[in-house]
Formats: sequence, structure tokens, C-alpha cells
Amino acid sequence: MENAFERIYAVVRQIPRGKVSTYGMVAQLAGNPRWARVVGYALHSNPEPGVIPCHRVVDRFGRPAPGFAFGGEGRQRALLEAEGVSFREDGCVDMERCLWNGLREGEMP
DNA sequence: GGCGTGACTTATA
DNA sequence: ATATAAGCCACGC
Repeated sequence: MENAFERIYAVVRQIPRGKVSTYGMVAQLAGNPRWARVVGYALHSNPEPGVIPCHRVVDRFGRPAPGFAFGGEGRQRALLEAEGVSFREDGCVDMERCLWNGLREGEMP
């Protein structure tokens, strides 16, 4: 946790399976709500594929970046669906059910 | 070492 | 309602 990237990776890495988070949310959890851009760049860099679930991070609309997905637009939906994430008909994630609050399961106050 | 860009977000015109 | 502007950090040249 020395730079924004480290914090961002730490947050994204802690996203529980079957849930998703947004850039702004990760940024806020990382410490600064304006790191959304850095979060995007951090995932774009994806220094540790397989360890950092980039597909669990979506934009504010619950949708991946248009045309910039890690492997394809439909790829994300498949991965998230495989984890148990609910999707809407428009292809957006069901934020109401699968949006990660930043609290790990079993760590609720 | 400086400048520009980028997977975002929020606010204003 | 859409479009534009500003703000943050890291990387590439």
C-alpha cells in the first residue's frame, strides 16, 4: 500500500466471488473517490492476471468498457455468470444484488 | 524530467 | 436530455 495501484489491486483482489464492483467504488475503497481513472488504468495494466479479477470490476452502469474488455464484451458476462452474478437483459450487471459494498462476507458489523 | 493519454466519475451549460 | 470540462494517478515517449 504505498501507491494508488497497490491499494486498488488490494481492493479488487478482495472482491468476493459472485459479486462485482465499480471503478468509483474501488477508488473510494482504495482511499480516494477520484482514482476511478487510475483504477481503469490499473486494470488495463493487469499486472497479475488470474489474481486480479478485472472482470468483476465494471463501470457505474454495471457494464464493462465498450470494446475494451479483457477478452470480449460477452466474455465478461460469461465469466460473471459462471460465478453467479445476475445480469439484466441489457447486459448490465444487477447492481442491486451483486454490487459489492466493500464489506467481505462474514465481516458485516 | 516534462507532456500527453487513458477501462472513470461528477457537475455544469 | 446530451455534451463538455475538470480532477486524480501511473505509464510511455
